[in-house]
Amino acid sequence: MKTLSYALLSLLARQDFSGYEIKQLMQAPIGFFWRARHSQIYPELARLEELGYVTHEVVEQQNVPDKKVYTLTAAGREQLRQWVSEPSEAAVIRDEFLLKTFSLWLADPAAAIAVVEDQARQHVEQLRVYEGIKQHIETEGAGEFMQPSSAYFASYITLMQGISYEQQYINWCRMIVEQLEALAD
Amino acid sequence: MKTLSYALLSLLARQDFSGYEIKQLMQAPIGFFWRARHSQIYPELARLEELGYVTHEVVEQQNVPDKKVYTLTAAGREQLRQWVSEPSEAAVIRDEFLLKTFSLWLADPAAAIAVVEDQARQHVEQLRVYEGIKQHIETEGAGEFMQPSSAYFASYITLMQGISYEQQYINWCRMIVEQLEALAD
DNA sequence: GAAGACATGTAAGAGGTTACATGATTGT
DNA sequence: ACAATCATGTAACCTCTTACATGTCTTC
Repeated sequence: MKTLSYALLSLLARQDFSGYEIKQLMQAPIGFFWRARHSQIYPELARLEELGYVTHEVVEQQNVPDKKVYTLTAAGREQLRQWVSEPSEAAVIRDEFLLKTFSLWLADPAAAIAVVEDQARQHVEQLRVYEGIKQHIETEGAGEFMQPSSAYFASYITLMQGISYEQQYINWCRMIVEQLEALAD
Repeated sequence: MKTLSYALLSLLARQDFSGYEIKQLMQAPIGFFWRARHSQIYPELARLEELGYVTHEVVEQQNVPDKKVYTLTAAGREQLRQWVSEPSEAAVIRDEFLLKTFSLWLADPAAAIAVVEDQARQHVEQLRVYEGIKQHIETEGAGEFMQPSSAYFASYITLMQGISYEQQYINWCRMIVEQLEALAD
């Protein structure tokens, strides 16, 4: 089973979704640490159904096309639970911008400052998005997000990593800009 | 030009290397933010040579096979310099472990603590490796690593992101373990 | 009338990993 | 004897992205 499968199961463990809804979730909330396009999602849902980890039923709608709503089976839930309990290898970072900072000595100082500030700006934006979701979880999952058996807890700690990561990245960018400004004179 | 090409050029901008040496560097120093196998590296070096960004000469050796040592051309250096000066889209994180924490509410507390502690351990190890390289740069590039036009400077700031990232990751893991231990009772 | 959301699919292509392939030397 | 290092390459496979494909309804 590939990682994408577990991404889909992890959403369906929370509630039923159509392929289209999952596609949207894979862009934003989950998409922050695992993205996928609809061209990957639709075939993968069909495959998970063949394996018996999900089932679907067609829901008819008015004015919009019918949709297939997928439900996690007991087998799917168990498969996900087991995968979560197994250790993972630490992820290898794959960040094009870090490759650029590795060659930043070749750029002229003004250009260097510009690209670093641009990157910082993007991470500030992302941080704001996370902060918004944090507010949402703290409100909606009020009494639950502190209980380890609640999905809100899991969403919350995952989100905290996003926030913490972005803050760290922004601080690092600012440190570089400071050094470039101080040392370029 | 794909990102891998720039990874190779960024190494050759520092000094000449054979394909085999680049392969090793792509595992460790650069490999921390952009990895590649030799099956990608050898054809890509050939392609860069066709494009005129690198040249190679065969160096004969005793007891070990001959090697092709690659050198960056002026055109290659200019191509790299321009790429560095262009803004990049913020990288999308792709971390299987974050996907697991997103479903951590399904695992029993003991298993949850175990997987998080295992992940923390791996990041502590990685941090130690980075700290070692940091010492190395501070010694070898003593007077240079503070100058933006020096390759040591670029190596240093990139490495600082690695260190900062690992520290942040470890703190986050420890926070989760604390919460799981406190709340599981 | 055009653009965009809803909804699901397939096909082609790029990028990346694993495996296949060869061969000498050095260390256990 | 066996594994590991040095050294370079190709082939098969998997994953992921981009593009092709279709059709209705609502909003500008």
